[in-house]
Amino acid sequence: MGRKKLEMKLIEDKSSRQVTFSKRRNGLIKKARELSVLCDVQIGVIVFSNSGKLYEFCSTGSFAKFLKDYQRHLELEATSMEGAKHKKMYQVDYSSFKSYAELLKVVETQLEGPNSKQLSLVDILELENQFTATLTQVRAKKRFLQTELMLDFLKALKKKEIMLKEENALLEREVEEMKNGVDMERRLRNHPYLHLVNSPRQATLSLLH
Amino acid sequence: MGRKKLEMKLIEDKSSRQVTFSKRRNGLIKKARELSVLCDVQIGVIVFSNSGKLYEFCSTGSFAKFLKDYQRHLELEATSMEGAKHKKMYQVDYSSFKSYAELLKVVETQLEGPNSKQLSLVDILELENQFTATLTQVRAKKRFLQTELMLDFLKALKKKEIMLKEENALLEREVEEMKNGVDMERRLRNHPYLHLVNSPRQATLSLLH
DNA sequence: CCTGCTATTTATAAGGC
DNA sequence: TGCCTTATAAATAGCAG
Repeated sequence: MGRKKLEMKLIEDKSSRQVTFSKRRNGLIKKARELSVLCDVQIGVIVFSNSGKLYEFCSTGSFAKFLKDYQRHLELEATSMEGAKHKKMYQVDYSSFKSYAELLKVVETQLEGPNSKQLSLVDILELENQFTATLTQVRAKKRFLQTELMLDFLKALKKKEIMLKEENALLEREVEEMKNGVDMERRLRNHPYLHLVNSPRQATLSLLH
Repeated sequence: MGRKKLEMKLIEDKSSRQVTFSKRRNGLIKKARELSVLCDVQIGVIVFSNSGKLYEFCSTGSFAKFLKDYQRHLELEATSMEGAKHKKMYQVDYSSFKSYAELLKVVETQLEGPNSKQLSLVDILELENQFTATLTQVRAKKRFLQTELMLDFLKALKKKEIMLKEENALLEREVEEMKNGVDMERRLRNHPYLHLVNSPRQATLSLLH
C-alpha cells in the first residue's frame, strides 16, 4: 500500500527504513488501539528498535495492569488443565506469582520513595519467603522430571536388551545351521545387520554401542 | 476500510464484533510481522479476549527470548537514568518476572504434554537458575534495607544524644543559677520538660527511654 | 528526522455459503 | 467459525520541502 509494492525483506536503505519504521510503528499501535476499542479486548504491544528505543502500547493504559490480567489468564489456563494425578502434586503454584509481581512493585516503589522503610523491609522478607517456597517447588519438579527421564532411559535399555536377546537367538540358530554344513559365506553377506562384521559375538557388541 | 466507515466504539452486534475481532487480530499480527521484517526490530504482541482466549505474536519466535531482550533494554534504560548511587546496585530485576511466567507456562505445558521430556528438564533447570538469581537479588535488597534501617536508627540515636547534651547544658546552667540563690522551686515548676521530676539527673534518664 | 502530499496497495465491512 | 467476493476505507511508499 504505497507507490510501489514492497518486498517482505529488510529495507536496505537506512533512511527509508527509518521512515517506514516510524510510519508503520504508529500504524501498528493505532490498529492495536482500534481493535481494543472495537472489540473490547486487552492488547499489549512492545516494539523496540535495535538502536535501543522502546515503544509500547497497552489497552489498559498501564502495562502492569495488563500483565496482571495476563497472569490471571495463565493461572486459569493452568487450573483448567489440571486433572492428572501426580502432575498436580508437582504443579508450580501460579497464584503466588501474582503476589511476587505485586510485592516487587510495592517494594520497588517504597525503596525509591522517601518514606516507610519498615513496611518495605516486611515486604522484602515476605518476598524472600515466597521465592524460597517456589524455588522448593521448582526443585521438586526438577527431581520429578529427572526421575522420569531416568525411568524412560531404563525402559529404553530394557527394550534394547530384549532386542539383543532376540538377535542372539537368531544368530545362534544360524550358527547351529552352519554346523550342519550350510554355506556360511552367503548367509553372512545377505544378513540384514551384519554386512561388515565377521562373527555373531561382535555383531552383538556393535548393537550395544 | 470496508463497505462502510466504522465508528471507533464498541461494536454492539456480538456476531459482527466477533468477525471483526478475528479479522483485525490477524491483520494486527500480520502488520507486526511485516514491521519486524522490514525494519529488523523486535516486536511482541499479546491479545486476549475477555472470553479468555490468548493470542500472541513475537518476532523472535520465542516469547522468552523476546522478554530477555526487553529485560536487557530495561536494564540499559535503568543504567542510563541512574544518578542515585546505591539504588542501582540493589535494584530488583523486574523484567525477568515476565520470563518466569513464560518459562513456567512452557514448563507446565511440557510437563502435561506427552513429549520432549528433555526440553522440559532444560527449562526447569533454567527456571531454577533464574529463581536462584532473583532470590540472590532479593536478599541483597533485604540486606540493603536492613542496613539502611540500622543507619537510620543510629542517626536517630545521634540526634537524641545531641538533644540530651543540649538539655544537660541547659540544666547545668540552671543548677549554676540555683547556686547563685535564684528561686529553684518556681523554676522547676515552669520547666518545659520537668514537671514531674525532681532533679536534673533523673530528667536526663527519662529522655533515654 | 519530521511533515505533507498522492498514487497505490492493503485491509476490511458487509454479505453470502 | 472460516472462507469467498466486492466495494470502500485506510495505510503507506516514494518524494518534496
